[in-house]
Amino acid sequence: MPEPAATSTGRRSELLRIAATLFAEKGYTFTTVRDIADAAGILSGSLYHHFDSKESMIDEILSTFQEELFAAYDAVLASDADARTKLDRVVRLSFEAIDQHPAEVAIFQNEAGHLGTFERFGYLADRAAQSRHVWVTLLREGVETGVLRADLDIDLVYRFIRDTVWVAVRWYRPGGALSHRDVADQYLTILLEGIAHA
Amino acid sequence: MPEPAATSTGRRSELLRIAATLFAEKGYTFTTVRDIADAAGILSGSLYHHFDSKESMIDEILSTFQEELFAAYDAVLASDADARTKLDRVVRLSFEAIDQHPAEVAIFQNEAGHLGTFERFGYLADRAAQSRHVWVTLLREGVETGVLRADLDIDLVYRFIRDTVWVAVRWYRPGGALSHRDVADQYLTILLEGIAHA
DNA sequence: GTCTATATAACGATAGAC
DNA sequence: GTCTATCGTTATATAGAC
Repeated sequence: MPEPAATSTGRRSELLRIAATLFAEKGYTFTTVRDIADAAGILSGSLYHHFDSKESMIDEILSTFQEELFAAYDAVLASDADARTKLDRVVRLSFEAIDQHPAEVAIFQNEAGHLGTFERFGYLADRAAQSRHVWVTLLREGVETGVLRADLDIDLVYRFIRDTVWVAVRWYRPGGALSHRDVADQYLTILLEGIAHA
Repeated sequence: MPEPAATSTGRRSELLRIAATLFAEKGYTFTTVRDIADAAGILSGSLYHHFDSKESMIDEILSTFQEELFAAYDAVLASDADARTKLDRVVRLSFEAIDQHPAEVAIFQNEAGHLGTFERFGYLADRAAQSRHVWVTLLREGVETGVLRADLDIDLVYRFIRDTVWVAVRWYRPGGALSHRDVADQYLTILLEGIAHA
């Protein structure tokens, strides 16, 4: 019987880490429970001592990651910095998440689309709405306080920022030549000032 | 036996259109040959009169689309306009492709990653290199002629442009409130001038 | 906590009648 | 060009021994 996340989290989280790496590399559907068991050095049937199903594994991977991510978002939103500073922090926070949890971000990017069609993963849509609220609030505040230009469609800007930040997980490699801070620096420059010569 | 693309393209391309819509909506692996056959009003076995395999279907969908897209890219590159104008045209061309071939773009975005691991789809990597060449050439030319700022990493800018343009297929809806020209306008403004108040 | 063995279901694909 | 019928494979998941 699967343990509640309290006891023996060592083995449990190790198996989830292995599964997350495989889900990110090969995709959820192309990763079999045998693949996960092989990578863990056990047989496929033994996995069901720890988890109800393969679906439970990706569920726990995504919900755990999102809980952590949105707690960090909330902390930034709750701070009393100005809009541009908070926008800066949220962007940096996102690239930091890609750096520290690349598998989880990749899984979310690749699988959230169709997982969202199942009731069990309804929280993904809730989180998406929550994410939109974070960005749109900051963008509106920026326009109102005059630090951001007012002639752009806020919702369209939000989608561009969101997509461009998270899609970076496709090419960003932790420990590579570019740190997540380098990427955030360049991205914020492009986003705020543009690539045209002033 | 499957027909070479010469004769009776009516039925063949209709079946491919049906398959492309399903591949885009549900994902390639989540679309069964029975799904495709059902949508076409025939039985699954009958599909194999037209195509060797399910893989052949996505292969033909992707290769046909890319051939058309890159022919359009080449035409822009071959023109004698300045770098900024060509950059403008390539961006608009891409959003137009999303508008006119949303299923094909979505399939490429969602499936190219793992399909690329098979020999049969090696041309996807070739096209990716070709795409990079198009953008990087224009960006370099823009920096050299002084219309683009010189303090950014060209390769990083390329990836941001590429990703942000194509990922728009996730939310853009042909026939919706925003036309592909509206989206291109706003995107080019953000990309070139930034969202900060001047 | 892991292994052995297997149930059950769904999938891609095939052969031949019509 | 489509249908009938089904094969062979692979996947998730289960039951019980150890």
